[in-house]
Amino acid sequence: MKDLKKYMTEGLLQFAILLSLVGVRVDLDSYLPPIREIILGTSSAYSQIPFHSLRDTWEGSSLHPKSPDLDSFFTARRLLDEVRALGDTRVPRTEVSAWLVHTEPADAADTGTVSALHSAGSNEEGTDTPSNSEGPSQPPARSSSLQTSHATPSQPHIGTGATSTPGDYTKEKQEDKLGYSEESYSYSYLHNDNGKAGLEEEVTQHSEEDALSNTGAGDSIDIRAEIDRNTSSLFFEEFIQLLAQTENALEGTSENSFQSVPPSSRPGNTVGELWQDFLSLPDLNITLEDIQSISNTNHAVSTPVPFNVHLPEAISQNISLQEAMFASSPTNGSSEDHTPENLLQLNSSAIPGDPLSATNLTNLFPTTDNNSRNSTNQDLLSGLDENVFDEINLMSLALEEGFDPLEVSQLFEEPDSDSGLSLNSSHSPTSASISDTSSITFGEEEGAAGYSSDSESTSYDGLEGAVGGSGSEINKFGQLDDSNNYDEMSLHNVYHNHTYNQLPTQVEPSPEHHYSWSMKSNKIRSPCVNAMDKSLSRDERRAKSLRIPFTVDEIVSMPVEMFNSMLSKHYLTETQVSVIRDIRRRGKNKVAAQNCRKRKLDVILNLEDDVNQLKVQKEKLLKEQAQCSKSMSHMKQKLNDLYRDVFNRLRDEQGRPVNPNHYTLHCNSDGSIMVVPRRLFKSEQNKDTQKDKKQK
DNA sequence: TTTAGATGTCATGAC
DNA sequence: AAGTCATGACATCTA
Repeated sequence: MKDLKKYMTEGLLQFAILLSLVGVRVDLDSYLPPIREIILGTSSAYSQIPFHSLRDTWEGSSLHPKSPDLDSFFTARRLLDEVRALGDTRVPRTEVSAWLVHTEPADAADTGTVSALHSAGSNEEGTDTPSNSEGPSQPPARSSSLQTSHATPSQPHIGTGATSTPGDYTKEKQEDKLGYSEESYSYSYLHNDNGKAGLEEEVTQHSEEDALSNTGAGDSIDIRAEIDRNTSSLFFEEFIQLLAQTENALEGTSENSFQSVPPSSRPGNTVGELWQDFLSLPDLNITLEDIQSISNTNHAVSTPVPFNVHLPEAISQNISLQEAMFASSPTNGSSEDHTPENLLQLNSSAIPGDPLSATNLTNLFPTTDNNSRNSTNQDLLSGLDENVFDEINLMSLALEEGFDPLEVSQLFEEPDSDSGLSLNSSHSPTSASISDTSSITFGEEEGAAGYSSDSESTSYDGLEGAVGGSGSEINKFGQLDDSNNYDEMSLHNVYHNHTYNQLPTQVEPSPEHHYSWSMKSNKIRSPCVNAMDKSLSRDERRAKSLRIPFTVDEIVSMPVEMFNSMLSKHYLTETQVSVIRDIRRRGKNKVAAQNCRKRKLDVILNLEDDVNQLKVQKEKLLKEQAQCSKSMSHMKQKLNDLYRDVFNRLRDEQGRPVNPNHYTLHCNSDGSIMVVPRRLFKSEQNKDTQKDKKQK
């Protein structure tokens, strides 16, 4: 595999070097796969190989969806296909196809835009010519000069080295000096890759002033380039806007080259026919009504002024490109499978305004997907699992009408599936999480040990997975195209991306593919997230998913009698009743827990308040104690002073001072005060204490 | 990356 | 006995 990639990459580099020697700028970044893929190779996880279609084949029947051998199996199969593809000449055919689309006769080189129509007509007529061509060496027989590189700058990548003379290149460079070269070459890269971001970038580069500032032939070329760019895209509104802009620009240049083009130089193509061809583009047929409605109101489109005559010419280039793709494809009757039924089957459940509706869903597909899907008819459809369409329909239903994802998952669950992986596991690495939808359990089925948070993520992700599943189904289309019609798919990839000399497997992981797919995923997932409001609780999501006709608040706050009568009146499944009871129980308990915590918090706050109050009281008591102690000491001091003063005044019988150490003052019960010797006082005190002890 | 707080949920006991 | 409440314990989420 690495050798193969190395071979192709080196070949591409050599080709780029060759072109650079000629003077053609080549942007290899758009053609080379990511470095990681070059180094590590394309993992089977990224390979767009349908698992469904392979499981039932002799090759894939033995492989379980979870089998680790699946990776090697896909890898081996892809390698085999790529080796087979080496012997195919589809890559040179691709070059020739693109070459014919954008080439013009030598006599029309001056008029520029006429060549586009001519090439378109030749492609519509000669259909098989590209596929029958032998490679880049063939085109010079048809075209003696390259069309101006501005309209289809991809030509230098293809045929300059083989056909254009230095004079041609000089001519290109001279015209580039008018202000086209860089933008045109960048457009070449963008146009080839058909990337949205590239288109936007290019649109910004090409402002209205550019279109107005250019004059003469430059106007025609630039305008045509504008139209061509936009018609090559999927954004018709931008196309209409640019159409009006270019019309305004043309009104200022009355004698532009467009008007000078004789109608006879457009062989067999009228405006109406070209419009029909344009409207028949697979990319645009979904919005056919829109286009027609717009075209009725858009003067620039409906009125047959000379400028409008050139609009289909520019369009015809892309038509021719598309037709060349179809024509070069080995299958026939592409229009048969391109019936509205097929697309209708895809979008039967689409609802206007829904991101997954018909238009958007179809727009999510790259052009090649549509082409390949349309052109592969029975082989593709036979290999396509019919459930794919049902899945998308049901998933859309689940999104729009709150369809039970459980039921959806059950519907999707294959009888032989042990984990529900059978449906989604083959789509992409993300299918592992998506497939969990089949294991959704509610209520009592959550298990005693399983915390509901697990089931929550399962349930909610289940819805997301449902949408992701649909997105994977979209991817599955590409995968089916890849496997059942691998050659065609590779061919269309080459056509669409203009990634010449590049294997399909190298084309697929290109940044544009990643980008487009990431955009698809975003487009798919975002409405899901919006639909399932993340603010909803788990029970609310459950109730919504099970289409329980009551709100969670009603279920929880409803009185018991009313609750029981409600359960009996409404026809509810056991699952619904179980979920409703769980919702009520959890809701009650939730409120109880909240109240409990609130009470606990209140208790804690009250205790804290008590502690604070006690602290304050303690401080107060301490202050009071200190005050008492202070007053007590003060009283003692006063008593001592009084005692000393009394003894200083006392005299015994001989008139001598009384010694305070031998006598003491004793206060009787009647208030009389006696001077008593301390010995007697102590003996009386001892007697009193002994009496008290005896009494006690 | 860690951590504390908030929240939901379950189990259990009491009413 | 069923329903509800209260609460501890645990898991998860979030800032």
